[in-house]
Amino acid sequence: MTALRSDFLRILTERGFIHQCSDLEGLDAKAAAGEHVAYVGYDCTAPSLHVGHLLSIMMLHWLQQTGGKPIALMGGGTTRVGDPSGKDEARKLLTVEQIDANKESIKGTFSRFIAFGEGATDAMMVDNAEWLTKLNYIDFLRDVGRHFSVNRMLSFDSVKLRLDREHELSFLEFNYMILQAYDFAELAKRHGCILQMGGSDQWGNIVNGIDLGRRLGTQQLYALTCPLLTTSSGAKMGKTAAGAVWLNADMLSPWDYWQFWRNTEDGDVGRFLRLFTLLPMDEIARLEALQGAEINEAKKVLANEATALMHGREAADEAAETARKTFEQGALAETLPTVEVPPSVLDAGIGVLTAFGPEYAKLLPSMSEARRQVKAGGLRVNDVVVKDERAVLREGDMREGVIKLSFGKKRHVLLRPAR
RNA sequence: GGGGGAAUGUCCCGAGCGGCAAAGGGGGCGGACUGUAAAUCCGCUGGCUACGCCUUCGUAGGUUCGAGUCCUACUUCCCCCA
Repeated sequence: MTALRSDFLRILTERGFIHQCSDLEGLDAKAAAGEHVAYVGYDCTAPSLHVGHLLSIMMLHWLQQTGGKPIALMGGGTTRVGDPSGKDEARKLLTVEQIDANKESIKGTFSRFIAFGEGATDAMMVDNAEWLTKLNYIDFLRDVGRHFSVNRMLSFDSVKLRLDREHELSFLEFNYMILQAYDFAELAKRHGCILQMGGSDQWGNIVNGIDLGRRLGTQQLYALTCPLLTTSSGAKMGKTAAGAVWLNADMLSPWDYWQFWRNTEDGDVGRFLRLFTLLPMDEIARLEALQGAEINEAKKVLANEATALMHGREAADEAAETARKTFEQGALAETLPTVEVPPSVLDAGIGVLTAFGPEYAKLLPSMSEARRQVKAGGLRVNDVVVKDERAVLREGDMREGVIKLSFGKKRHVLLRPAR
């Protein structure tokens, strides 16, 4: 392979974004000529995107930085169908209202990473509901459906997985790839979009779009996928104890987001710095070279940079400071997550289990779980291990106006009397 | 159309002579060791007004003192014959 000429592909390559490309050289030529309008599609299945989506968002970012025009496609239409890729069961159908609400909630994420506007390289956001909901079934079958071979569709992983595992695949879902392919062709026609990017699980869907484009007479289209995020120990990335690592601050606080990055495994630090921060490569190389416990410094940089990108520098600094006090000084950081309690409750005394449970601190999902954790020695009040599950917390337990509840080593909540 | 088999703890895989809150994994969580890492070892892994009570084995009934386990019907999936 010859050296890449475009900044776009060179950066993506050196930072580790590229998993597969339909025609690297062809795309390189287009990008070098500044003709790279590209899109990534996002389904509106939840009120927020999560770290898994971040990879493709970063690709849009670099695309714009290198003179390309990014398009964020909201799947207002396709979400009504449901993508079967990588799932062994059909997702519950969302109502149109839910989808719209999710879409609104997701939109804000992008402005952190790409600049929207009317200019040639300004990003734009479109919703495929715009064209998909207007399709006429018979016309669509004749114009688009005839280009799809069922024989071939059956060979795609997303479909094969279901068939092999003897799971149901509804006709509705079976159509998803056709709609996604149609999206690509449509964006090519409307906006001169020549490239679709996405996770490696989207490869089949994207390639279908390229084929359809060719048959419908668009210009040559390209596919570019990024690797699926896993940790170096092989686990699927993007889960914390609390669930998915959401990008919206109201779904996952900047503090928890910072902690997620801080807890990166050693073996992932360099890779994540390249993927999820904008730091220059030589700086990353320096951080990556740190050995042993020093690598914690690199993890802090990763957490700071990633959090600053998503939630702003201020939120990142605050999280870093809270972490420093809590973990390095063992001091009480007032900025830890806080739960307010009516003073009357404290006057009467509150059971430890209740305090930790779903009603207050929400550190544990049930009383039974809280009880178990007491037995396991996993709960602490003001850094003292809870030994008696019937212990009661009162005003007298407050230190500096709060009661510090800890679950395990890493999760802390401050109980503060409401005024 | 006929015959045979399967569905188990709402994370997954999977055992289960009629006494079962249900073996064993994986995953997850906690503890120890560390560096807020990995690996390793130990413990836990349905809920509650908790030495007891409640809800769980595809769905709905039935037999029985008692059913995941037996019977009937239904649903979905797989295999064989036509």
